[in-house]
Amino acid sequence: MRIADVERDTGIGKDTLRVWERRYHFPRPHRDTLGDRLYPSDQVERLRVIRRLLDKGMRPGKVLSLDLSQLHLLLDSHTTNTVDTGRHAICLSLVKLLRMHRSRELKDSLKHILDRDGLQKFITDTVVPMNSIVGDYWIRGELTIPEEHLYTEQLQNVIRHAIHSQETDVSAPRILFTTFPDEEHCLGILMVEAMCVSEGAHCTSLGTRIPLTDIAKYALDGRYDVVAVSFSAAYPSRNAIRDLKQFRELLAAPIAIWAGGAALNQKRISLPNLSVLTNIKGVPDLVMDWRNRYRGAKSA
Amino acid sequence: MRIADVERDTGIGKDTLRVWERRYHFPRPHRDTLGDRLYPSDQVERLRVIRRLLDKGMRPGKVLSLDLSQLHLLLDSHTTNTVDTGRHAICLSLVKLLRMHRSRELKDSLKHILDRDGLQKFITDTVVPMNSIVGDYWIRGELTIPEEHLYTEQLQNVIRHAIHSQETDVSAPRILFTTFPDEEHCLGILMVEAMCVSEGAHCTSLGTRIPLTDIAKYALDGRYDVVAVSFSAAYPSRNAIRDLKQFRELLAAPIAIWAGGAALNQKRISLPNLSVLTNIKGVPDLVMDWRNRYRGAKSA
DNA sequence: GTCAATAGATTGTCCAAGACAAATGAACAT
DNA sequence: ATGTTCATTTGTCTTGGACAATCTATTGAC
Repeated sequence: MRIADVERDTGIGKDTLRVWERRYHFPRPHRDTLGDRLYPSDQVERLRVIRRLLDKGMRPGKVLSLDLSQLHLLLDSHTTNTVDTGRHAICLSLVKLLRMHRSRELKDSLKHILDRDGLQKFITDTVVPMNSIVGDYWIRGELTIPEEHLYTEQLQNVIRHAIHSQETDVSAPRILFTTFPDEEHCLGILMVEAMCVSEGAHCTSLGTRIPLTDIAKYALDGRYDVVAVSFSAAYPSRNAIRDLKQFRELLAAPIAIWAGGAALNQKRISLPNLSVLTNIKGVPDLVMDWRNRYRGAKSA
Repeated sequence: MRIADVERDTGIGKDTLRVWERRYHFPRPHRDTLGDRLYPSDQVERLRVIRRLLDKGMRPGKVLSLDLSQLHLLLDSHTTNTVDTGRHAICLSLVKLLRMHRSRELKDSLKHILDRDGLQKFITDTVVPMNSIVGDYWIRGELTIPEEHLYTEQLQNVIRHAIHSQETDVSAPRILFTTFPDEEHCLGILMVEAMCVSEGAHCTSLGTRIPLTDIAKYALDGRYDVVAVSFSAAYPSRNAIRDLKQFRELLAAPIAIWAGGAALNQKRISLPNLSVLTNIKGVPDLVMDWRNRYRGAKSA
């Protein structure tokens, strides 16, 4: 594997890979006849695990010297200890379907639960715990790339289907959903959109990776009331805060910003007209708050 | 703008940006107090246009010396000259909605056309021409990033909704949809999936950017009959051919490969059990062919 | 003991200039 | 038209050095 492939697969930049080699003597790629680095697959695997630990907040100096078994020991200590409720059992069985590649049954089960619970309950009680289970497996390397992607795809299908079927309500806020340029995960923002659509909000999604200036301009032009953005666990929280600050300066003050996602958990950021969501269950309240505050203002 | 931001926004690598500066004296970024490059926004804009021309097959030596007006002249000559049929007029009006940011009306119109025409006709007669119109605007820089993303999002919603509602048929092939690691556009493969679902095929999508070995392993484990991959215009066709060759060696011979997309137009690749699609209308025939060939074999 | 400031170590990103293979285009021969 | 050869173009990789931003540990004041 060439250095560019490793960069793509692990998300670790070429410069970083080279400087790690110089400083920590890992990775130690072979060389081809030209002196170019060739990474064997076991080192790439180890790099993938390291990447996940760094996302969890570990420091390179600590983890780069560890071998694979020590890394896995560390991973175990970082697994979320979820309580084993009845709900949790259902989610586990869904993840089991995923790992057995039974895509049809998985899809049908998701569909069934959605129909039974309704969109909001489906998100909060099924998707959220399932996400954390999948996240744990993923961190521990017990999920392959196709499995992880299949999960995302299936959920996208179900959620987009549901969003598409909802009706909107004129007295509700106009909300713009998107992510910042370094965030490529779409599931988080899709979940928030689903919650808001259920509240009757007028929702528009731009998908992922939009430059800050473009978001601001679009929100202003479209007279949106709120811009909602999400940050996955892979987004370094210091960057999230920096980017939110910059965005708040770019975006006209009366437009609210709603921010959420794993990168912001237990973070408190005080910026004008910014709400940080620590739990997706808080979304309906936010919409309700908005309604109470602006009902008169908008009809006037 | 720092060099890393330019890389993200234009898709041109840091090394390439530096070597262009050395060789062609463009771009010519300012420097901060440390000597780091700072790209002004007009140069980034010019780079974006250049990138699109390179995707169309132009060579750097030719285009890097041109100024913005000359670049636009070149772009005009690369616009597809579509005939102005009645169908085309409808697509134009949809794109107009997109450019006016009327997301609600756009969504409703798409929904309406889909309901009227059915999924296959919707794809071939509306989505395909709309794609080429959007592509033209995009190439010429007359579409902003949010507009382009909104387009993708809305279509995804509509198409995923439709795919989700279809039933499958046991006598049809099991098809796996995905893209190679360097291809991040999902609309193409989604369109193919839509065509196949309409034919009753058992479809599973892994989304974009899956390593070749993972695709091969997943397809084998799941006993898929076909792996379908798509290549957008941004995928250099030489790479597409190279990657397809490598993939054909990785994937067990009895599993067919269906490949398509702008990068393969007018290319002929002969590999065992590989079909290159030049037009999405050919998809139903492929499924039909498969049925005729394997009907007996599978039930036996 | 708790908190804040300071000093020191860690870490990612950028720079420069050179090198080379793979792809391309042009000139030529079949 | 089609294939072959040769020069040019072009992207990607190399090394080693540099520095700001962040994190950590120590010190000192309360």
